[in-house]
Amino acid sequence: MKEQFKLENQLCFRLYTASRLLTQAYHPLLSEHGLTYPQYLVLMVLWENDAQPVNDIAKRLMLETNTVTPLLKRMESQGILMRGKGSQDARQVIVTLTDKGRNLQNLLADVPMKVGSAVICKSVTPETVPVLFGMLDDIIEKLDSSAKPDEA
Amino acid sequence: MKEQFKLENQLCFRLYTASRLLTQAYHPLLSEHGLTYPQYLVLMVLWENDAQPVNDIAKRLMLETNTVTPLLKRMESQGILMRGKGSQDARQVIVTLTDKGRNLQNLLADVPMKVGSAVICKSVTPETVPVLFGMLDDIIEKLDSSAKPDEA
DNA sequence: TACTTTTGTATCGCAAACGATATAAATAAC
DNA sequence: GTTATTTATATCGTTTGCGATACAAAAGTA
Repeated sequence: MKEQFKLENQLCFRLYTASRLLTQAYHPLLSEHGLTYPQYLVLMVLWENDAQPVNDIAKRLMLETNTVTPLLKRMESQGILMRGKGSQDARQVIVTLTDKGRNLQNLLADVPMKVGSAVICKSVTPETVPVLFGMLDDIIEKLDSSAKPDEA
Repeated sequence: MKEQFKLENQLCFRLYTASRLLTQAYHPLLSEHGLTYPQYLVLMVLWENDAQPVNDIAKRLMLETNTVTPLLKRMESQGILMRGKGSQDARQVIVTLTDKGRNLQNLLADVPMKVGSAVICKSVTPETVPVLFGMLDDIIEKLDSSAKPDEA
C-alpha cells in the first residue's frame, strides 16, 4: 500500500469531508425556511447585488450556468426571486429578489453566528481563521487559473 | 448588507469551492480509467483494507450507506469489485476488489503527485500543508462530534 | 418460544454538479 | 445584408449526497 494513496494524506478528501459536514451544519437552519445551502449562496450574492444576470451569479459562485439555472428556477417557483429578460441584451436573464427573498436576510440573521460557533475549535479560532482563509483562497485561485489556461 | 453575509467572510463557501475545484482537477486523470472521485475514494479505502462490509467503507468516508451502496453497485458493474454476503452476519455485504480493482492502483500511481503539484502555491507548500491538515481535521472532528451528541 | 428492538443494507425521491449539446440573440466578417 | 461566430442560457443524462423509509437478519426480552 503506497503512502500517497492513504486517506490520511489526502487534501481533497479533507476538503470534501469538511465541506460536506459544514454544509450539513447549515441544513437544519436553512431547511427551516425551505432553503438549501446552494440556494443560500445565491441569496448572499443577490443580497450583495440585486438584479444580476445568471452568468454573473454563476461566475461569482464559480459554478456552471447549467447548475445555476435549475437552482434559480426552483427559487423562482418558491417566490424568492424573479427571472426576467434583460432589456439591453435579450439573451440575458436578469435575476431579481422578491420581498420574500430580501426579507430572508432578516430571518436568517443568526445563521452565520450559529454555524461559526459550531466550527470554533483548538486550531481554528478568530485569530487563526485568516490563515485558513488565505490558504484556501490560494488553492482556489491556483486551481481556477490552471483550469482556464487561455487567459494569460 | 450585513458583513457576515458576504461571500468573502464565509468559510463554508471556501471549503465548498476548493473541494469542487480540486475534485475537478482529479477528473481528467480518473475519467481516463472510467472512475469518478468518490469511486477513487472507495478504491483508496479498499486498497488499504480489502474485503470490508459496506458500513465500514461508509464510516471511513464519513458518508451514509445510502450514498455508498449505489456507488458500490456501479463499481461492481464495472468489474472493479465484488459484493457478497458475509458468512458470520448474513446482513452484511462484504466488498472485495477484483484483479482489475487492485491493478488500478498501478494505473493511477501518478495521480497523487500530479494533483499535488496542481495545488502547490504561495501559502500552501509541503512545509505548511500539515498546518492546513490540522485545521481541517479539527473542523471535521468538531462537526462530526457535534452531529452525534449521544456519543459521550 | 414469541415479541420487540436494534442493526446492516437497500429503495425512493429530490437537489445539486457537471459534461455534452441545443437554441436564440448578438456580434463580426464578408 | 447575409453568413459565420460568439455569447447567454437552457436541456439532457449520469453520478453524487442525503433524508425518509423499508426490510430482513440478529440480538435482546418476556
